[in-house]
Amino acid sequence: MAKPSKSISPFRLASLLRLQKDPNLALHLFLNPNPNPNKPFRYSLLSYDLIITKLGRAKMFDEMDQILQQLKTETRFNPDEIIFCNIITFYGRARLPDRALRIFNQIPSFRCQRTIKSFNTLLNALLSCREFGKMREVFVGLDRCVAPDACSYNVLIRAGCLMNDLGSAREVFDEMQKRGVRPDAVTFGTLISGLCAGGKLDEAFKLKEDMERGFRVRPDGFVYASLIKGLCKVNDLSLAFKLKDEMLERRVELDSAVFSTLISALFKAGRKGDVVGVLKEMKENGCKPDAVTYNAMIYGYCQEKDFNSAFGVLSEMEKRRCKPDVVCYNVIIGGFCRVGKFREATELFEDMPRRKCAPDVVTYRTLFSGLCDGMQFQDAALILDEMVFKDYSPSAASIVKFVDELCQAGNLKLLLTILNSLAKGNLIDSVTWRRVIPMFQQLLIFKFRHSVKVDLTLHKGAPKMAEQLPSSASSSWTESDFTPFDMKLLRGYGGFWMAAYTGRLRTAVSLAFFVLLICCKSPSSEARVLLSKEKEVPSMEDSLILSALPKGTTPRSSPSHKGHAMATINERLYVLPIPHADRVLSSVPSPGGGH
DNA sequence: GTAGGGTTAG
Repeated sequence: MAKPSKSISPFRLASLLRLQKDPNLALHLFLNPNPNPNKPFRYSLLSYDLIITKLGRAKMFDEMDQILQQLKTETRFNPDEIIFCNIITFYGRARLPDRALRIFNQIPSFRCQRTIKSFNTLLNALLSCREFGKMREVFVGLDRCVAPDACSYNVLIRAGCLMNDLGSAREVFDEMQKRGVRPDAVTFGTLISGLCAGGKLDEAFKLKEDMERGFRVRPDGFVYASLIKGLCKVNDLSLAFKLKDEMLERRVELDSAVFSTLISALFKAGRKGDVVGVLKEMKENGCKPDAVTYNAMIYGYCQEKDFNSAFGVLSEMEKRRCKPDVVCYNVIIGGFCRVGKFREATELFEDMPRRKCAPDVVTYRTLFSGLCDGMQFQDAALILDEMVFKDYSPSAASIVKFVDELCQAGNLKLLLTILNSLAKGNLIDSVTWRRVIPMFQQLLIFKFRHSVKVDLTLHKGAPKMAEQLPSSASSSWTESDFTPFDMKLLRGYGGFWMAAYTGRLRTAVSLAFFVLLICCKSPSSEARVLLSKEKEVPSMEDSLILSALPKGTTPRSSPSHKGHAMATINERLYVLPIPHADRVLSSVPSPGGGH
């Protein structure tokens, strides 16, 4: 007879959670710890910690929130601040600054005291999101309650470095000293790395001197690695190697970062023969090559088109139990693309899931721009659609190149396909629009006439504009294409009013082109598209139309612009209604009134 | 697991 299944202990749940790699299964385990749902389960804090970390790493934020709500009601223990620090970091990595701020503000409601640690974690998460303005706000707020520590300033210094504003990084450095906070090794490591990245090697070395002599802080591996990289960048390998020797002499712990930099530099200098020596020295110093080290070699071989050796390194990694990471595949895929081996590149890309490595945004960008460069348009279009679906965006340059090539080849069909893909991700900027507009002008004039013809019949006494247009459509759009009545209809108050009815236009894409066409042709005017109330506008079309706006334009919240999106074209502001019929109708211009 | 370095694309 089967025993009635027994409830597991809280301790057992924690160890099961620890072992479960799949976050979904872990969640299921957490939610169903015992067979009797009526019997409340006494979760341990450790179980909460484990499940939250797993869900956060997997970016399963809604599920994580659900667990947090449950944690809030537990009164048997008070969660540690570190749990919240982790959550804030997850949101930072996922570029969700508002959620990071929200959980930070909620910490006290979990019966947990906030300290400078969660403040700093929040600062750093906002930095990951490049929310410099919000960082300032948080820092000012922090300053009022708690004294910022070295870590707080270090995050600000890093922000300055990332903004390429070494001046402000220096200012923060001075400010922290004024406030009596001692700079530490991280402070100097951050500043020196920023200086090296900015090519200011002399200043970087001067700062290394200062940190030792003036501040009595010992340079660590981070400082050395930055300096060595800086030297390699200017091809001063002999000094780079001397610095490495200085580390050995001064017993600064040598790690794989330093060796990886040197190996990469040797390949770039055409001295791959010397790499063996470096690997030997690594071994002698008890330093194991990691993925970065191997990747530096793979990159070197790919640059030489020696794919056999590159794959040799790959199998060496597997033999040494060093799991090839996404960079490894990106490097090889990029190498294949550069030499026109598109089939090999695509095959490796498609093999990545089997090799248990998820392609990232760089993988897609590499393959996409590689295929574009190699004129593999059909395949590029497929990759593009897939990447947009994954919420990744290609580089602006490769979009422009792709569009240009398709225009030149007169491949309208594929052009429309990829514009649709791009529109799904709101990835069409004004540069792209300008490129494609000439392509579609002919088509547009036709569609425009068609729609206006029907449209104007709704107005009493409207002349049939389409019939008065020359039958061979001109490629440029001028006022002479319109009759006086049309002009009266089209002209607003110093603006350019246009009434078009979505129902008459075949696709939202052509409508979007149409709007942009008017904007570009009469940059001094305001373009407005009005949509009919009777016709339901499908949401896909809404998004297509909105995506036609140059990137970065967001609907304003002020009442006068409610329901409108702002667009800037040729440095002028245009107001375009968001096409939801009910809102739009109320904004039909009336003669004599308006804006 | 509060903060900094090293490999890839553009």
